[in-house]
Amino acid sequence: MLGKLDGFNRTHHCGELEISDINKDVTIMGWVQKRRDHGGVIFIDVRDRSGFIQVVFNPHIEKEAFNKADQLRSEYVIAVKGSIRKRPKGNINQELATGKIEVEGKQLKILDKANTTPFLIEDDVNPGENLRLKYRYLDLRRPIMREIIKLRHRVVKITRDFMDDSGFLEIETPLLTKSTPEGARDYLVPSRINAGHFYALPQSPQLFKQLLMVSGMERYFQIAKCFRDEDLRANRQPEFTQIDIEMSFITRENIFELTENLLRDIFATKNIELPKKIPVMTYQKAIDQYGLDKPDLRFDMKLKNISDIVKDSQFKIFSNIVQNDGQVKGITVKAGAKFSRSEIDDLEKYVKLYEAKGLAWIMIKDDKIKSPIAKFFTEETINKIIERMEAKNGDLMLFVADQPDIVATSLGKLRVKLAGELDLIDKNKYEFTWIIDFPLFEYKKEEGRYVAKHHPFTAPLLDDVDELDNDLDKIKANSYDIVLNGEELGGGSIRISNKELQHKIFDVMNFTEEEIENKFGFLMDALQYGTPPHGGIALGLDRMIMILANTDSIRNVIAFPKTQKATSPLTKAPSKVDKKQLDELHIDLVDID
RNA sequence: GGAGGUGUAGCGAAGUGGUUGAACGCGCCGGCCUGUCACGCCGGAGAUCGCGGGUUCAAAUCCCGUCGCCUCCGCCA
Repeated sequence: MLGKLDGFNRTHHCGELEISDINKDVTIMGWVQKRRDHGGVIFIDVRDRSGFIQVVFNPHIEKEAFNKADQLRSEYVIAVKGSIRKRPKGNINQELATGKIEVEGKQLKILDKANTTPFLIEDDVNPGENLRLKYRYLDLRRPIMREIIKLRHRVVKITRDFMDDSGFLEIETPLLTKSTPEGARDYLVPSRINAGHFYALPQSPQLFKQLLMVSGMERYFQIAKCFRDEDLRANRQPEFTQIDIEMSFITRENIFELTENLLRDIFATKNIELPKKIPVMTYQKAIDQYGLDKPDLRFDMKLKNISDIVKDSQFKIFSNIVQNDGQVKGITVKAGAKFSRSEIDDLEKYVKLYEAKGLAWIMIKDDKIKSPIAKFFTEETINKIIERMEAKNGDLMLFVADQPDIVATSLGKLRVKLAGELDLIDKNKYEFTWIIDFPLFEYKKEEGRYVAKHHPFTAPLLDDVDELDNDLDKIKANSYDIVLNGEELGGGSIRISNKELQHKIFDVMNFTEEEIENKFGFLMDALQYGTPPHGGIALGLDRMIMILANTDSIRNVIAFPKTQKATSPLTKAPSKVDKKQLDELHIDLVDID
């Protein structure tokens, strides 16, 4: 009768039983976490989604159940009838949530047997990630993974409740849609019915949510799957989830307020409090002081510009770079004078990853200057540098001289790396900030044209459209990112709600009339029929869960993630398909080795 | 496309040319055990050392190639 529940009706979940349930008759169901067989008495930890509880089988209580318990092995699925009782004195386990009580097992039913699992179903095992992904259904049995999945559910539920309370409609948008020319590489889906034509999976529901504003839906949100065919990282998967929001008749500040209130509810799940108002920082300030547009504000070590001090120095590397539109900036590592030469060499290797050509350094050790470059500077210059860098005895100053973007990125990344290694980051701190006033465009050398830094539907911050005929580098966008502890949680913008302006933006990005029509004709059409001012934001759900769950891999917060090569060890996707399928899709494969 | 790391029983992991018939821990199998909860005790099974070449009297160990996984650069409006 394997697998039949006859006579057994689950009454309680294992982890929810407590002292007040003593003397109750209960029926629990779950997996055998552990069998401890003492010959005369057998202990079974039974685990379900809620946690686990110890069941005792004693031959003097129920001989038959005891005998059956002898057959149990790890991960067998069982149903147990019994009664809750207090554990005998001296046998209380304070470590466990259910450690004061136990189930006296009276009837046992084996619902399914299990092979020995490839790894133990425990939190403190460390199987290779490939194995975990291949047997993901077992990996998810581990409490640590189960709790992340539950956390993710709670966050989504909080979001839906909050958005509903705030007057938003949850509206689904197509997954089979049109390839967009800007942005990431699209995942394409061939059309059987339309030979040679392709759908694309959405990189985001961007245009649909704007069209919904034109539709008069006023407030839209969606827990939206997004797809980007780019290389993977520890925090990047080809398919990921955004909390996607769009509102009409609002300003940037309305979106800030709404987002902050939503985040306040979400972060409360982990007892993390948001400030009354999240501070705002300009993009320029973030780059100047932190080098990155997602500054980690939990520690100081700001970037300092010494270009003016070294501009006319004898150190040609510095002075030449400054005189050729470059700059020299540095960070001061408190107590960094303990760094060895080879450790500094490693730091130099690190900044070189970001195209810096070198890492200059000045150390103040035992009140003496130690530095390979000090000989090029007068004492006065050195003192000015020390003053600017706010360095003290025992500190280490590190400098990069290069074009401003390279200086910013390399020092910005170095700052974060050093803070981590020197343990400067208070793990209990949560520093939120809005970043505003991004550039509207950035110049792409490879393409020889300007592209939108956020996306091409972002409204510029300008008084006059004619400014778009001037210096494009200077134009700011009405866009914003929300940053937490150096991670970008999300970003959005006020959108263009005017056809002429939208057209002008496409123009300056070098789109031809024909391209505009082909790629965005439907948007341009829609903008002619009465478009409300609107804007929105998208929050990265996966990254938010990573922070809340305190894990450093996005794969840990997705039930069935993919490997770095975008494959699934579980399903073996992607895979080859039959010739017949390809024929129907009008697809010929070119030779691939 | 590139750089680095890694791959040894089911899992974790030691071993960098020959006393290693490849350690150790967990798990697994058998036996004993009435209060364990990292149960304990006794016994046992289990390894193409990722794969393919090569060097050598001798390779897990050195060399070349290749594959998987991880981290990073590029890429990610």
